[in-house]
Amino acid sequence: MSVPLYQAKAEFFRTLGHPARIRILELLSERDHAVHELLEEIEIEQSNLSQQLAVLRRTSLVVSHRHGGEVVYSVSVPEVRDLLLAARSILSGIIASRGELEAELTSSTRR
Amino acid sequence: MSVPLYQAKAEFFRTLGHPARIRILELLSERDHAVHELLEEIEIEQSNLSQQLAVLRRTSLVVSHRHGGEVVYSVSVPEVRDLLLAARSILSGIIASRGELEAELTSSTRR
DNA sequence: GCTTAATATGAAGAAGTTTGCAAGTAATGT
DNA sequence: ACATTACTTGCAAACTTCTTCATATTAAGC
Repeated sequence: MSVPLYQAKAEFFRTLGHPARIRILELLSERDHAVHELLEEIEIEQSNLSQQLAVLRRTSLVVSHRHGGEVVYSVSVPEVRDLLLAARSILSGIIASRGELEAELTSSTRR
Repeated sequence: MSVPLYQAKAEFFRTLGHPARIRILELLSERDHAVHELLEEIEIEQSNLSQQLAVLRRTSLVVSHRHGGEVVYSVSVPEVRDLLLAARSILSGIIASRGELEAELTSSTRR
Protein backbone atom coordinates (compact mmCIF):
# COMPACT_ATOMS: atom_id res chain seq x y z
CA MET A 1 0.00 0.00 0.00
CA SER A 2 1.60 3.24 -1.10
CA VAL A 3 2.71 5.38 1.79
CA PRO A 4 0.77 8.58 1.09
CA LEU A 5 -2.56 6.75 0.84
CA TYR A 6 -3.36 7.44 4.48
CA GLN A 7 -2.64 11.06 3.77
CA ALA A 8 -5.03 11.09 0.81
CA LYS A 9 -7.76 9.40 2.83
CA ALA A 10 -7.34 11.83 5.67
CA GLU A 11 -7.61 14.74 3.27
CA PHE A 12 -10.70 13.25 1.77
CA PHE A 13 -12.40 12.98 5.16
CA ARG A 14 -11.27 16.43 6.12
CA THR A 15 -13.00 17.72 3.02
CA LEU A 16 -16.22 16.31 4.42
CA GLY A 17 -15.47 17.79 7.83
CA HIS A 18 -17.40 21.00 7.55
CA PRO A 19 -21.11 21.54 8.18
CA ALA A 20 -21.63 23.71 5.12
CA ARG A 21 -19.87 21.22 2.88
CA ILE A 22 -21.98 18.38 4.23
CA ARG A 23 -25.14 20.31 3.54
CA ILE A 24 -23.97 21.17 0.06
CA LEU A 25 -23.30 17.53 -0.69
CA GLU A 26 -26.64 16.47 0.74
CA LEU A 27 -28.50 19.04 -1.32
CA LEU A 28 -26.56 18.15 -4.44
CA SER A 29 -27.10 14.46 -3.98
CA GLU A 30 -30.85 15.14 -4.20
CA ARG A 31 -30.51 17.16 -7.38
CA ASP A 32 -28.23 19.68 -9.09
CA HIS A 33 -28.38 23.19 -7.72
CA ALA A 34 -27.32 26.60 -8.91
CA VAL A 35 -25.19 28.54 -6.45
CA HIS A 36 -27.96 31.00 -5.59
CA GLU A 37 -30.27 28.07 -4.81
CA LEU A 38 -27.72 26.63 -2.40
CA LEU A 39 -27.37 30.06 -0.90
CA GLU A 40 -31.07 30.09 -0.10
CA GLU A 41 -30.88 26.77 1.73
CA ILE A 42 -27.66 27.29 3.62
CA GLU A 43 -27.14 30.00 6.22
CA ILE A 44 -23.81 31.32 5.09
CA GLU A 45 -22.25 34.33 3.37
CA GLN A 46 -22.05 34.27 -0.40
CA SER A 47 -18.30 34.39 -0.54
CA ASN A 48 -18.02 31.74 2.11
CA LEU A 49 -20.27 29.42 0.12
CA SER A 50 -18.12 30.04 -2.88
CA GLN A 51 -15.04 29.09 -0.90
CA GLN A 52 -16.61 25.88 0.31
CA LEU A 53 -17.64 25.03 -3.22
CA ALA A 54 -14.07 25.64 -4.28
CA VAL A 55 -12.88 23.15 -1.65
CA LEU A 56 -15.28 20.53 -2.97
CA ARG A 57 -14.25 21.29 -6.54
CA ARG A 58 -10.56 20.94 -5.70
CA THR A 59 -11.15 17.43 -4.35
CA SER A 60 -13.28 16.62 -7.42
CA LEU A 61 -16.31 15.76 -5.31
CA VAL A 62 -18.43 18.20 -7.28
CA VAL A 63 -18.28 19.75 -10.73
CA SER A 64 -19.73 23.02 -11.97
CA HIS A 65 -21.20 24.03 -15.29
CA ARG A 66 -22.12 27.47 -16.39
CA HIS A 67 -25.69 27.60 -17.64
CA GLY A 68 -26.40 31.08 -18.87
CA GLY A 69 -26.21 33.44 -15.96
CA GLU A 70 -26.07 30.67 -13.34
CA VAL A 71 -23.41 28.21 -12.33
CA VAL A 72 -24.88 24.81 -11.63
CA TYR A 73 -23.15 22.32 -9.37
CA SER A 74 -23.49 18.55 -9.31
CA VAL A 75 -21.86 15.72 -7.36
CA SER A 76 -19.37 13.97 -9.55
CA VAL A 77 -19.19 10.82 -7.45
CA PRO A 78 -22.62 9.29 -6.81
CA GLU A 79 -21.26 7.00 -4.07
CA VAL A 80 -20.87 10.03 -1.86
CA ARG A 81 -24.53 9.63 -1.08
CA ASP A 82 -23.89 6.13 0.36
CA LEU A 83 -20.99 7.44 2.35
CA LEU A 84 -23.15 10.13 3.91
CA LEU A 85 -25.82 7.57 4.71
CA ALA A 86 -23.27 5.20 6.25
CA ALA A 87 -21.91 8.04 8.34
CA ARG A 88 -25.39 8.94 9.46
CA SER A 89 -26.10 5.44 10.68
CA ILE A 90 -22.80 5.15 12.52
CA LEU A 91 -23.35 8.53 14.07
CA SER A 92 -26.85 7.81 15.23
CA GLY A 93 -25.60 4.58 16.77
CA ILE A 94 -22.96 6.48 18.67
CA ILE A 95 -25.36 9.18 19.74
CA ALA A 96 -27.93 6.64 20.85
CA SER A 97 -25.47 4.73 23.02
CA ARG A 98 -24.11 7.96 24.42
CA GLY A 99 -27.71 8.92 25.21
CA GLU A 100 -28.29 5.66 27.05
CA LEU A 101 -25.16 6.12 29.06
CA GLU A 102 -26.17 9.61 30.02
CA ALA A 103 -29.66 8.48 30.89
CA GLU A 104 -28.16 5.84 33.13
CA LEU A 105 -25.84 8.24 34.85
CA THR A 106 -28.56 10.83 35.29
CA SER A 107 -31.40 8.51 36.29
CA SER A 108 -32.32 8.28 39.97
CA THR A 109 -32.67 4.48 39.86
CA ARG A 110 -29.09 4.26 41.10
CA ARG A 111 -26.34 6.50 42.40
CA MET B 1 -33.89 17.27 10.70
CA SER B 2 -32.42 18.76 13.86
CA VAL B 3 -30.24 21.74 13.16
CA PRO B 4 -26.97 20.61 14.77
CA LEU B 5 -26.92 17.32 12.85
CA TYR B 6 -24.74 18.76 10.12
CA GLN B 7 -22.42 19.92 12.83
CA ALA B 8 -22.26 16.44 14.35
CA LYS B 9 -21.61 14.83 10.99
CA ALA B 10 -18.89 17.30 10.18
CA GLU B 11 -17.22 16.62 13.52
CA PHE B 12 -17.42 12.92 12.89
CA PHE B 13 -15.67 13.25 9.53
CA ARG B 14 -13.11 15.59 10.98
CA THR B 15 -12.27 12.91 13.50
CA LEU B 16 -11.37 10.68 10.58
CA GLY B 17 -9.41 13.45 8.94
CA HIS B 18 -5.96 12.62 10.19
CA PRO B 19 -3.52 10.13 8.73
CA ALA B 20 -2.54 8.64 12.05
CA ARG B 21 -6.15 8.21 13.11
CA ILE B 22 -7.00 6.49 9.85
CA ARG B 23 -4.13 4.08 10.30
CA ILE B 24 -5.13 3.40 13.87
CA LEU B 25 -8.67 2.59 12.78
CA GLU B 26 -7.45 0.38 9.96
CA LEU B 27 -5.14 -1.53 12.27
CA LEU B 28 -7.81 -1.86 14.91
CA SER B 29 -10.40 -3.02 12.44
CA GLU B 30 -8.13 -5.97 11.69
CA ARG B 31 -7.68 -6.86 15.33
CA ASP B 32 -7.28 -5.29 18.76
CA HIS B 33 -3.90 -3.74 19.46
CA ALA B 34 -2.03 -2.59 22.54
CA VAL B 35 -0.66 0.93 22.34
CA HIS B 36 2.95 -0.20 21.97
CA GLU B 37 1.91 -2.44 19.06
CA LEU B 38 0.30 0.50 17.30
CA LEU B 39 3.43 2.47 18.01
CA GLU B 40 5.49 -0.07 16.11
CA GLU B 41 3.28 0.21 13.04
CA ILE B 42 2.79 3.94 12.96
CA GLU B 43 5.58 6.46 12.52
CA ILE B 44 4.69 8.88 15.23
CA GLU B 45 5.83 9.99 18.69
CA GLN B 46 4.43 8.06 21.57
CA SER B 47 2.69 11.03 23.14
CA ASN B 48 1.26 12.03 19.80
CA LEU B 49 -0.20 8.56 19.36
CA SER B 50 -1.71 8.85 22.77
CA GLN B 51 -3.33 12.15 21.83
CA GLN B 52 -4.78 10.71 18.66
CA LEU B 53 -6.13 7.77 20.60
CA ALA B 54 -7.69 10.24 22.99
CA VAL B 55 -9.43 11.94 20.06
CA LEU B 56 -10.84 8.62 18.90
CA ARG B 57 -11.88 7.74 22.43
CA ARG B 58 -13.68 11.06 22.87
CA THR B 59 -15.81 10.39 19.80
CA SER B 60 -16.45 6.83 21.02
CA LEU B 61 -14.99 5.29 17.89
CA VAL B 62 -12.63 3.18 19.98
CA VAL B 63 -12.55 1.89 23.53
CA SER B 64 -9.59 0.94 25.69
CA HIS B 65 -9.13 -1.73 28.32
CA ARG B 66 -6.24 -2.15 30.63
CA HIS B 67 -4.87 -5.67 30.45
CA GLY B 68 -2.07 -5.98 32.97
CA GLY B 69 0.71 -3.68 31.95
CA GLU B 70 -0.75 -2.89 28.55
CA VAL B 71 -3.69 -0.84 27.39
CA VAL B 72 -5.54 -2.56 24.58
CA TYR B 73 -7.67 -0.63 22.09
CA SER B 74 -10.57 -1.87 20.00
CA VAL B 75 -13.01 -0.29 17.56
CA SER B 76 -16.36 0.12 19.20
CA VAL B 77 -18.32 0.56 16.00
CA PRO B 78 -17.71 -2.25 13.52
CA GLU B 79 -19.33 -0.34 10.64
CA VAL B 80 -16.31 1.95 10.61
CA ARG B 81 -14.63 -0.70 8.53
CA ASP B 82 -17.29 -0.34 5.83
CA LEU B 83 -16.96 3.38 5.92
CA LEU B 84 -13.22 3.17 5.38
CA LEU B 85 -13.73 0.76 2.50
CA ALA B 86 -16.36 3.00 0.92
CA ALA B 87 -14.00 5.93 1.24
CA ARG B 88 -11.22 3.96 -0.33
CA SER B 89 -13.31 3.10 -3.36
CA ILE B 90 -14.52 6.66 -3.85
CA LEU B 91 -10.99 7.91 -3.49
CA SER B 92 -9.49 5.50 -5.93
CA GLY B 93 -12.20 6.47 -8.42
CA ILE B 94 -11.29 10.10 -8.01
CA ILE B 95 -7.58 9.45 -8.23
CA ALA B 96 -8.01 7.28 -11.31
CA SER B 97 -10.00 9.92 -13.18
CA ARG B 98 -7.57 12.61 -12.10
CA GLY B 99 -4.79 10.39 -13.42
CA GLU B 100 -6.54 10.04 -16.78
CA LEU B 101 -7.00 13.75 -17.02
CA GLU B 102 -3.36 14.37 -16.26
CA ALA B 103 -2.30 11.75 -18.75
CA GLU B 104 -4.42 13.47 -21.37
CA LEU B 105 -3.03 16.88 -20.61
CA THR B 106 0.53 15.62 -20.56
CA SER B 107 0.36 13.31 -23.54
CA SER B 108 1.78 14.51 -26.83
CA THR B 109 -1.21 13.25 -28.84
CA ARG B 110 -2.61 16.76 -28.66
CA ARG B 111 -1.57 20.23 -27.55
C1' DG C 1 -21.60 50.76 -23.45
C1' DC C 2 -23.63 50.67 -18.73
C1' DT C 3 -25.96 48.42 -15.03
C1' DT C 4 -27.24 44.60 -12.53
C1' DA C 5 -27.28 39.79 -10.89
C1' DA C 6 -24.48 35.84 -10.10
C1' DT C 7 -20.28 33.99 -8.76
C1' DA C 8 -15.22 33.83 -7.67
C1' DT C 9 -10.93 35.29 -5.63
C1' DG C 10 -7.61 37.53 -2.36
C1' DA C 11 -6.12 38.80 1.94
C1' DA C 12 -6.12 39.26 6.97
C1' DG C 13 -7.43 38.15 11.52
C1' DA C 14 -9.64 34.69 14.59
C1' DA C 15 -10.18 30.12 15.80
C1' DG C 16 -8.92 25.49 15.82
C1' DT C 17 -5.47 21.53 15.23
C1' DT C 18 -1.07 19.23 15.52
C1' DT C 19 3.32 18.27 17.44
C1' DG C 20 7.00 17.69 20.61
C1' DC C 21 8.62 18.12 25.08
C1' DA C 22 8.48 17.59 29.97
C1' DA C 23 6.24 15.82 33.64
C1' DG C 24 2.76 12.57 35.66
C1' DT C 25 0.42 8.01 36.78
C1' DA C 26 0.10 2.87 36.89
C1' DA C 27 1.30 -1.82 36.97
C1' DT C 28 5.35 -5.15 36.91
C1' DG C 29 9.65 -7.32 38.01
C1' DT C 30 13.46 -7.47 41.32
C1' DA D 1 11.12 0.20 48.11
C1' DC D 2 13.14 1.05 43.34
C1' DA D 3 13.76 0.77 38.62
C1' DT D 4 11.43 -0.15 34.42
C1' DT D 5 8.02 -0.42 30.89
C1' DA D 6 3.64 1.30 29.28
C1' DC D 7 0.75 5.09 28.79
C1' DT D 8 -1.50 9.72 29.57
C1' DT D 9 -1.74 14.67 30.24
C1' DG D 10 -0.56 19.75 29.99
C1' DC D 11 1.33 23.14 27.53
C1' DA D 12 3.38 26.29 24.12
C1' DA D 13 4.95 26.84 19.30
C1' DA D 14 3.98 26.02 14.53
C1' DC D 15 0.63 25.29 11.35
C1' DT D 16 -3.94 24.92 9.03
C1' DT D 17 -8.59 26.20 8.39
C1' DC D 18 -12.53 29.48 8.69
C1' DT D 19 -14.80 33.66 8.21
C1' DT D 20 -15.48 38.19 6.64
C1' DC D 21 -14.68 42.09 3.82
C1' DA D 22 -13.39 44.16 -0.32
C1' DT D 23 -12.57 43.60 -4.91
C1' DA D 24 -12.70 41.04 -9.45
C1' DT D 25 -15.02 38.50 -13.25
C1' DT D 26 -18.68 37.14 -16.30
C1' DA D 27 -22.95 37.14 -18.69
C1' DA D 28 -27.51 39.33 -19.50
C1' DG D 29 -30.72 43.03 -20.10
C1' DC D 30 -31.51 47.61 -21.45
